[in-house]
Amino acid sequence: MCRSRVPIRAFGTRTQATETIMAQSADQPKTERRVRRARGSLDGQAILRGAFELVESTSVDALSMPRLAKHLNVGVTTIYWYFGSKEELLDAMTAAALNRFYERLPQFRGMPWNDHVKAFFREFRRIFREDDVLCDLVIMRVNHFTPENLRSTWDRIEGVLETLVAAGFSNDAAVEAYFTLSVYTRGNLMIERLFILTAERANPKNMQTGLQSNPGNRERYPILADQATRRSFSMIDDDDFDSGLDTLVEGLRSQLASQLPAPQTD
Amino acid sequence: MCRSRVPIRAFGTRTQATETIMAQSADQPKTERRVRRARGSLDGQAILRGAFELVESTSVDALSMPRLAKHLNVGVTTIYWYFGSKEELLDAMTAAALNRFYERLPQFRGMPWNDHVKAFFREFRRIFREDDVLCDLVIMRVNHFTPENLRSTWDRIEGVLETLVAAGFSNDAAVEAYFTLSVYTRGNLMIERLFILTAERANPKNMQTGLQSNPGNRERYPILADQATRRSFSMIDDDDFDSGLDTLVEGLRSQLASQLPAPQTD
DNA sequence: ACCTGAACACCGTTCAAGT
DNA sequence: ACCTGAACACCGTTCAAGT
Repeated sequence: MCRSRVPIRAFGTRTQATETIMAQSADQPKTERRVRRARGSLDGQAILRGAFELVESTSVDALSMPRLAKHLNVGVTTIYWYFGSKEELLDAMTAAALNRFYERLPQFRGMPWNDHVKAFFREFRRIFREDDVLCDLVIMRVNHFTPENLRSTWDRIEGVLETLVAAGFSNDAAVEAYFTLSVYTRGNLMIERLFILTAERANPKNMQTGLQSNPGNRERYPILADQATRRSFSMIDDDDFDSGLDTLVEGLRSQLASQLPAPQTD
Repeated sequence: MCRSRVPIRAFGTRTQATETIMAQSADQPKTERRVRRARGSLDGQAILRGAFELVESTSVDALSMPRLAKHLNVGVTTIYWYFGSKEELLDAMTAAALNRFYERLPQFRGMPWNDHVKAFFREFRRIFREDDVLCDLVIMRVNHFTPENLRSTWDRIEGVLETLVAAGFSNDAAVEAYFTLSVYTRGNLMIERLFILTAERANPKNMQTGLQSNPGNRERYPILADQATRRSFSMIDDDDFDSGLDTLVEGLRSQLASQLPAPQTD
């Protein structure tokens, strides 16, 4: 399947001679079809930077190797010297995006466990909703973490777990709680993002017919129709997310209370 | 963008003369490149059936118009007479898949609200986990419902809502509860499915390095490392799902209790 | 009214070669 | 050691035509 006879340069290694060679070939005339790129004038970082530029001005879906090559003004094949496949390029982009995400995610300290957890996942969601590229790379692809990604991720998770355990949750309950909240939050993000992406693709004639359009629906679906007037059908706005988050945290609080019959006073 | 000068036959309409024409052209020799298909020997249903056959023996990802044409032994272009685009074909498949799903989803009646809700979403998840095609079409695509789909969906939702409202939830609280549970369940399914799909695509050298591999991790992540030995990192097995479901239902129970200070006795 | 092959503009990837 | 264009096998979609 993946017989890669193509030599792939390890992403981290750098050519030291880059600058001198670049100086040699500066200001060449662009009369010909394309000026041959100077050796070392490109590296994995530059490709990655170009890929992010391209993707930010269009979308992750629109990323293709020919388009990226054109954007970078290199031959398509050149990219394959640095990244063995498009998948590998996307993996590298995802790793970078995850780092960017953790830079934006604040540390939460000195808060009660329930506020900590709510603030963490609200902020988690906010960042990805604000940046489609981050969302498409990190949330919509279940990435294979690099060792660095793993450490960042574990650091953040352990931070939340500490608060939960300090509040009285067992190690087991704390881990379960974290992942339940994580699945809920990522589920919310994925559903909203997919909804937007398919809406862009679809032709507008397939309009979603609302519950209110047919008067018979008021009798057939009394509860749903009652609510349909005041909320979106997809149920993924901020209030809906918060409501679910509150329910989850309330469940955790109740489970904690029944687990600790005698309240701690220290 | 979508200038469709191609005539698209409405999917529901049928040609009555189908059978007689098929009889005419039966048993033609297959000497030539391809025997020209008899008029009316194909319809939207047959294409849809063929598409499901193909997809069930491979995967939804592997569906392409040329492949489907070959499978049906027709020219590629023929499919476009019945479906304006691949997207439209997938929409029709999704609608059929959703019906199939509702046929398999049992009705839950005469149960306490918490058992009802748990049984509903456990069964919901079980069906999609058992059938990848259903999952890829219904869960991984946020489909634009047909009117029939909408009715089936609303029927099922209203069924759950009735139980919740009968138990004392307000209309508003019932709808919030339903969608929170739905987002959690679909999130769980999407994460697991994406995980499997990307694992198939990736080359095996990117093995997930576990927490246990590095002994230093025991000190750095005491809580996480303690749990890592006894559970999967992705946290999406049956026990994890049930645990989150219990937490959600416990949160709902607690919210209901504080909303109804005086317990009902009837 | 239905079905056809040839063709178009794209895609990811590889080859055999230039410097 | 790096960068190149040409080519391959695919894809979704359209054209101009057959019957």
